[in-house]
Amino acid sequence: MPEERSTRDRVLDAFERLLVGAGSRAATLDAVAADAGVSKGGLLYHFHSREALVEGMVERLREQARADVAKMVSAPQGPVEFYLETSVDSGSDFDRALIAASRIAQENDAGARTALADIREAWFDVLNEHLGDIALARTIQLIGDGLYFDDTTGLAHPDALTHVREVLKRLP
Amino acid sequence: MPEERSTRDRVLDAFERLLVGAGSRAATLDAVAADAGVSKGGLLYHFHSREALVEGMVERLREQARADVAKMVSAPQGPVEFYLETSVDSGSDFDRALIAASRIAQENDAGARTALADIREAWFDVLNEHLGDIALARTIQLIGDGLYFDDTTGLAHPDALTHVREVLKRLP
DNA sequence: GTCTATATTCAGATAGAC
DNA sequence: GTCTATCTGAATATAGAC
Repeated sequence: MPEERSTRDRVLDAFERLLVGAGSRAATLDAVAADAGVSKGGLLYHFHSREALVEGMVERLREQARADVAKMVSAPQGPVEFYLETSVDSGSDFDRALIAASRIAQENDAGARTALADIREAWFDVLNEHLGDIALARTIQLIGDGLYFDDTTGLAHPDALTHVREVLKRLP
Repeated sequence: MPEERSTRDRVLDAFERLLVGAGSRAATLDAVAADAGVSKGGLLYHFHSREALVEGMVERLREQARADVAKMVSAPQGPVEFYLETSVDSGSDFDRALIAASRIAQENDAGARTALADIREAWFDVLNEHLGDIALARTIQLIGDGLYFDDTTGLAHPDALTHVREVLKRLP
């Protein structure tokens, strides 16, 4: 049977949920604790400061990213389709962690920014190796970023992915 | 001779600079006032609350957007190239306003979110009318969003725009 | 229109009981 | 490991002098 989610993980989940849903200003220790169903004291036992909370989140994101890249490499539908599909918010834990980290990165946090840069580089390497075409790999990564940005800003268009597939098919 | 920038405008400029450079959490009334070279009391004379500051910013953004769309329609290099070029952070006032508004939109602010949706719709209409190709127009808009997202998250790649141009040239 | 001073509320963090 | 109580400083906002 699967283990109960630890308090530590539930706190990180809540932090990410608040970052994604309402932004960093709203992700206060009070709000995170309430959302995680723990007291502020309980939260601060696991993370001694807000900074530590961010660090814990980034660390967990790096682990999730390792698993994602592994799945991308051996995806049955191929890395490109796998990458595009997962750029449209799938609501997965990894997606949430990614969006949450980008919120923190926008605040000039070096840890979050470096982690995101590393993850993007890993994705690009897989795309580039599979396609053998730097320009196309980069363009596909940009399209993924666009899909992702639109989702996270509430600007997503329902047909976006279909349209992208159609345009990519036209390429020689 | 050009008029002096009003205090009101300098306050909005400072608010945007802080939102873009350090995020909403850092864009406190204190910080905005200091950056604008005015006292907090002086700031609050022009904007009675933080909310009013956001509203003022969004209102100004809409005006800037009207001018941008007009330029896009009649750009000598064509709307597509104009759109892609200006999706890479050009450091213009309009860019800054756009990025600042997206920071606020991420906090679930209806005003900022609606304004951005309206502006994106206007851009799409110009692309679609020019190209006569919904899928391609949408894909180009996504690429623009990707360029823009990368810039604003500090993840921009220097050759990105060159690579995109190269791929677009391959399309029939 | 802009300032200083101040009130109020809230976020981050500590101490210590259980 | 989790709680309550509490301290400190910061953020938003008001009042009133200039």
